[in-house]
Amino acid sequence: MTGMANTGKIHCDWQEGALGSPCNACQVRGLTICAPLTHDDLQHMVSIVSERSLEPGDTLFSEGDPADHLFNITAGTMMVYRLLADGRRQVTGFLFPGDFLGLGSDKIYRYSAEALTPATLCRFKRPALQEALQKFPAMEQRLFGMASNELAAAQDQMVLLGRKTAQEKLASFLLMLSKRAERRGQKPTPIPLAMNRSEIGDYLGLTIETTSRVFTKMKQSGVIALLPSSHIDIRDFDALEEMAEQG
Amino acid sequence: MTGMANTGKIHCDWQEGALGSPCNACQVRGLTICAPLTHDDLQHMVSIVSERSLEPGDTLFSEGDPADHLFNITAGTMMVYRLLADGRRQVTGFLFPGDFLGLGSDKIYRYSAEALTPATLCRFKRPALQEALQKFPAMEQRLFGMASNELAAAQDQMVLLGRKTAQEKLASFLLMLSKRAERRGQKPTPIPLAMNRSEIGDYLGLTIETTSRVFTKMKQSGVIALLPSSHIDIRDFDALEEMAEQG
DNA sequence: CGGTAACTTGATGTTGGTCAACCTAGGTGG
DNA sequence: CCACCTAGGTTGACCAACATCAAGTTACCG
Repeated sequence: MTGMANTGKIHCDWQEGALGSPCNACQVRGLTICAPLTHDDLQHMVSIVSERSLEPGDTLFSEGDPADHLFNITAGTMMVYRLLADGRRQVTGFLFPGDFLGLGSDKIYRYSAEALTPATLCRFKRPALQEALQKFPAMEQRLFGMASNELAAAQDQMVLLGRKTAQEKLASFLLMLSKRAERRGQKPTPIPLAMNRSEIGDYLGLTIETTSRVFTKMKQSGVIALLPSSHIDIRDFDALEEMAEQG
Repeated sequence: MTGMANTGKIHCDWQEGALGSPCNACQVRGLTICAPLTHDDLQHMVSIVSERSLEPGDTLFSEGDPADHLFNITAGTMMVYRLLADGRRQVTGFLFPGDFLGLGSDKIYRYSAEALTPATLCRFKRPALQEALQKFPAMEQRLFGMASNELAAAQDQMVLLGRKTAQEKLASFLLMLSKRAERRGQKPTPIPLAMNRSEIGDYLGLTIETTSRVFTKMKQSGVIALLPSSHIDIRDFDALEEMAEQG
């Protein structure tokens, strides 16, 4: 369910890179496709990039839109999802700073992308990026590596969706968030939860109620604690890993 | 469930390409990463490839093995899967001639690969292929395109696993097989089913019994017919598409 | 200090899982 | 060539996990 009306105020505020675009000052470059670029290479990127900010709930693009652009997230949390004809939703991923957005699309986007928090992203026109990839083989390799990681993550998610119980799903999810936060240089706990129960449920193949009940049970067993403003504190990593029943 | 003992007779019969390797005569080149190569380029591929045949049930590699090689399937059907600690299995894909095998692996394979039918494949050492990809940018682009498709397919599968009913799952599965057969130049029906109920169930996140029941119901409703030697005849594509409830 | 959206909790329902028996087809050996 | 054996498949009875439906409750925000 949870079709989730898109109020999408598209106050188009793309900024040409040339203006103030500070690729050199980019705080998350080490996480993005730009990681392997030299100072000089970056000048070229500045010339083909534009920036955008999104507010929570803003839709970046929708399933079926022409896929003219590719993105790199520089701040905030995004969600990508697909809808069935009757409105059932499957969230196929949550994206964080550094993550690349737009892979797996051909002429049109095959999924929708929406901001969960205030977010900023770098936008590249497809042909311009293609050209840059030719120019900078290291960036191409970097992107290929990121695509490979995404493929591996997708397989993990298939195992989760197809074969794990509700409790195993939520445990795996929380550990994944924690590990990804760590990879971005943050602490593994507490985890700021940018997504609500409905979005988590639609990611894990559960209903909102089941998701809530499993949270409650984990809280009661002392494995996690729910802190104010949607932060989750992992109190017992070992127990959580046990619960996740990783392959 | 269905741990599926690997009897794996590994009668190591890799053949160096130089010997008889007929890349020029390759029947499925148009489907593989070699599709965009010229006659001359192929000579280089011949020098880095080796071939292998597998019998049904043979394991090509297992989760955790060092990922030294990448593969392109030239004949037969392969299955890739992951296991949870307690033996639950998730089949993450079925692979057919032309399909590339080994993406999403880093130092070690993150899944196991097994032949469902007699199969043959081309094997490339990772560094040699890497080098060839540099040499032939068209092949690199081709591979990137294949990886993108795989990512899109993985997202489809997440929708299926997370949000579809048993009937919708099986309908989607049969249509997928039919479309892929067609893309390989075969007829869309009847479909030769290389996989058994257990493997289908583990792909769709169902048990063998549920899978069988849904087959029976579809047969009774006249949408499909079960032909001898595990062939499925799709009698009503429209009804099947209706059942699949595509997004 | 309301008002609302998100979340939680409880009662009940349904889909698909589990357990168990049985059937069928293909392969083997007598 | 046929009887048997076995793996795969089907079917039935029952069960459990999760979904659904329906109230509450909490927390954030103007």
